[in-house]
Amino acid sequence: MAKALRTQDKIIVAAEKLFSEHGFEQTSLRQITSEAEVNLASVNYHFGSKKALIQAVMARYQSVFMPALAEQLYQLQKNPEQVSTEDVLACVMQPMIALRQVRVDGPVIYLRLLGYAYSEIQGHLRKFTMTNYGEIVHEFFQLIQQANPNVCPKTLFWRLHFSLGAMLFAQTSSQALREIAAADFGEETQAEETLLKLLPFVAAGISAAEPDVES
Amino acid sequence: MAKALRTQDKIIVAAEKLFSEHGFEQTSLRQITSEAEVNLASVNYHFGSKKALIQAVMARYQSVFMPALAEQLYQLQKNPEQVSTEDVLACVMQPMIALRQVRVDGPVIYLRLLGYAYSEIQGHLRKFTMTNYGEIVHEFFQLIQQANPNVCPKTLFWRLHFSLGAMLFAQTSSQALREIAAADFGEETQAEETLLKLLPFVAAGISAAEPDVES
DNA sequence: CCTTATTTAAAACGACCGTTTAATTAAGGT
DNA sequence: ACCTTAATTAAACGGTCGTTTTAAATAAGG
Repeated sequence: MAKALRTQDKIIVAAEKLFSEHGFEQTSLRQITSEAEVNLASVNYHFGSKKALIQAVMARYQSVFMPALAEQLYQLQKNPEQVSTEDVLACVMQPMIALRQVRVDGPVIYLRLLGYAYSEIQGHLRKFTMTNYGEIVHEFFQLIQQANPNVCPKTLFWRLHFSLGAMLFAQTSSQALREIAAADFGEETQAEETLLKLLPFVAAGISAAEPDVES
Repeated sequence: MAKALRTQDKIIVAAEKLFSEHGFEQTSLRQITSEAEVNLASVNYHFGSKKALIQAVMARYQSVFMPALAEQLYQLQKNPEQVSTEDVLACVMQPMIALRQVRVDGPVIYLRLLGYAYSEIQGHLRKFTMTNYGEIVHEFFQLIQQANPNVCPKTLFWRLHFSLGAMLFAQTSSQALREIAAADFGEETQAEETLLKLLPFVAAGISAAEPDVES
């Protein structure tokens, strides 16, 4: 028989699913506890508050993703002369796939959670990420700079956030967009295919030549 | 003396400000009517519902932006042999600036509203836009296809939405990002400069060569 | 077996939401 | 002046939210 999940785990599993589908603020504790088939009060008993539950959900993915990303960046830094933008971006793929060990659909869940986290609680997640994994983010940025020595750091800063926006937007509205795409082009697009389509777009945008400015 | 605004206009002005700052669902009618210094019930009296108020706010900008965009696209279509992706994208700049006639900070307001509209009520705004201005959107898409004959339409569909995500994300979190950028790079970045930085990024991403796929 | 601590269950709390009602005031036409 | 229509006001309604409280069930230990 399948292993019986403890109440905390049932809550986490249900919360991840509903948060990723409808966002944090649009998901009520009653929806979560109903989906998990546990009592409403058990969320506050086990996690203290809804906010703490959100952080617990996010931390579970970050604690897997970020160390995996650090390892990929470390491997890339071994021969730092010949790194391309695509190489650096590709470093996020394996950590994404590693999220399957958290949950079979972990990659999709995590990306959607990220999207909602950024669009809803804006600064909170960034602060959380930077205080816990700021070093890894810094390394990533340094490698991107190294791969694009002819683009000034300030421009790269903005282009990385443009890329983040493209990814998060595509994921949070991926279901609606995939439906539209299916209606317009007949064939269906898988969620993973969306990520694969994103990489060349982002790589080209980051490495684009800077327009001449009269100064 | 300044012209006295009617109740409807006071509601619209307050709603635009609060919607663009906190999103649609996070802004209550009580906040709006308090900011506008009108009675709570007047929203439902003049607009019928909160949903109708949201549509009225969006329609006010779309009715200025979309015809202006149509005019720009029409001008571009006069010599359709030599259109570049940058040319097509540049068509959105003048209509953006035209939004100053709606409100001095109209361009920023509209972009933020767009961002929240897409991330919150997802399908609703798209349906509204397509039924009213579907022809203009279609022309825009056709010109993008024309400028990129070697990229398949499905890929272009996704890349346009990636671009939309990059733009909307940059705008909704532009204030926080500009503060971070100022702290990291010393100099400040203006909101308009953000849009200018976006264009080459998006243009390069849209026109990027498609990776080879084994089929 | 009884006592104690832990976990679950159900109900209620206070707050805020969008909306509606009913009463009052202002405005416009004849 | 009057009457009719429009606009504004204050109050309340039904509903959902996160959280807390209260009581019951369960588990553990001597």
